[in-house]
Amino acid sequence: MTLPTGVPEFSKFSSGSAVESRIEAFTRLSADDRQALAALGQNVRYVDSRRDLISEGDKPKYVHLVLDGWGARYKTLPDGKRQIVSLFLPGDFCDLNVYILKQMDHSIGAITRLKVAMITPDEMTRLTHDRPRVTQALWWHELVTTAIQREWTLNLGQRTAYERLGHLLVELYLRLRTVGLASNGRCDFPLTQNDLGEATGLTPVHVNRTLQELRRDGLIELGRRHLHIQDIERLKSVSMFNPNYLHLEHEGRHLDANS
Amino acid sequence: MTLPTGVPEFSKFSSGSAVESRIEAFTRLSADDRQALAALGQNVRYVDSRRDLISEGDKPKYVHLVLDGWGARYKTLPDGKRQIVSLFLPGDFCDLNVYILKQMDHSIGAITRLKVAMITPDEMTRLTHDRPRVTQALWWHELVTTAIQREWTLNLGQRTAYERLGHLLVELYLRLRTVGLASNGRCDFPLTQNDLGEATGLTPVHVNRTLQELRRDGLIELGRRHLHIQDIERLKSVSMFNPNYLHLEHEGRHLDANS
DNA sequence: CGTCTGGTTGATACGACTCAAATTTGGTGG
DNA sequence: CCACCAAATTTGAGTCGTATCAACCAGACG
Repeated sequence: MTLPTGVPEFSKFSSGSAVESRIEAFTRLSADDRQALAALGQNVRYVDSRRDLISEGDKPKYVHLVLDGWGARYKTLPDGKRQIVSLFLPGDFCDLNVYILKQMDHSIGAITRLKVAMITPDEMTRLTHDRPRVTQALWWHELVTTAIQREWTLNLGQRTAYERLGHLLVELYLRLRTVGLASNGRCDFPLTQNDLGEATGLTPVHVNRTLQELRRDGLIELGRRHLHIQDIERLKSVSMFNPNYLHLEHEGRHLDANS
Repeated sequence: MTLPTGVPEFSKFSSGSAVESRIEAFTRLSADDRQALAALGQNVRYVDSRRDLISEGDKPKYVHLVLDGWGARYKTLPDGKRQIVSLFLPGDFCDLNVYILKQMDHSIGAITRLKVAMITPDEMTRLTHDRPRVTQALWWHELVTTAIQREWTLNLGQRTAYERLGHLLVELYLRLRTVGLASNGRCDFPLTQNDLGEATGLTPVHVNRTLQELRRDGLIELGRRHLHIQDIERLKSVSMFNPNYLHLEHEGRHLDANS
């Protein structure tokens, strides 16, 4: 079986090589490395939109790798409040080695229909043993993922609604761009205003009003599952976006934050 | 040089074995494992209270291990706002493998005077090569750290000021207890109300008022750098504290959340 | 004993929430 | 192609939690 090339459901962007793109944001891969990565796509699973891939309390058995679609990690409080704590885009791995833990402390749900590879502990062991460059890249991925989590903490703790939403949109755009799913300020954008609220700690009503402000200020167009960032430099500026936490400055690639 | 046993500055609790305690929360160690851990204490550094151990923009060269004292990871916004994104207690490692990254995207500062071990990439490589049990424990530590980061995201996004502070106090108490620095609801507590504000995304004034509420409700005593949780079960309950994210249920240890 | 840091109090302002309803969009089947 | 329905978005009015600003106080320290 070769690297999956599934056709995205509502996109003109190809995500067939998202995994490679993601890893190559950090390092160049050899043919063998690519081979090893492709081999991870053996055990594929599909999850329908708005269904869970894995739920809080479950025993994690695999490392997951998103081949296509968007997912969300979320936690639920006894009083019913939900917080999306992170978003998964094509090419994203869930935590390496999760299977060490006895049970999941959160759930992972599908925003769109999801195509994920399930990687066994054995496969992970083999990979880290045989392919040091890929292993280093996975480490980089892991460090970036936790850096994003920290930035979200900052986002929720210190930014206003306006800044928070602007920041999130820029982050998602840049992340999509590194896997070839965005360009020219445009990308598919399947999150509802309710999702945005759960990710930013705002009510859907307030998300709505704040998005209108961002539109009114000529920063974005957002609707019909599509985002257009009209002036990314200004959006970065008003949301105090500093791309350093994405650690994209490796191997001289992705140095240009524009376009 | 043996495992450091430094005497804490204002504590009756010993933190000499915090590192072992932390690791043994996950797994039992062999004599060789202990030896290997102790050997990490070769390169020790002290950082005065309120000074930085490492700053945003620096090139990370070492993995840090907190031997004594409290530290904080924080991020600063261009408008001057600060957010503490995580706290380091004795026995905590900073991110394994950080030195892969080109530069720090945040700073680490000392709350109290800090005693830290600086672990070189070589040492890390040797450790993970020679001591698989320790390596697994470090992985567990890494996964727990990011789980805590997610819980903070939830905390900031969905809990009220009252719940947020209560939750943070319970978390810190439990974390201190697993390294032998807390018992009977009591622990040293060097955070100022300003620190608490920066960790919870609240203003110091509101922290002050909210702490008064927690006191008034008979949940805590807090002052003179000392915390006493009077009714931990009730505090857990009102702050919707679910200890699952600390993943302490290994090897049958630390099952009892009381005392 | 004065200085400084951290803690406390009061008055006022505002950002975000709540609740409720209307409107638009997208998908489905007749 | 249109009628229908559910989901998502939008609007309005009123409230509340937390921020802001400005003092004041207490204990630690030199």
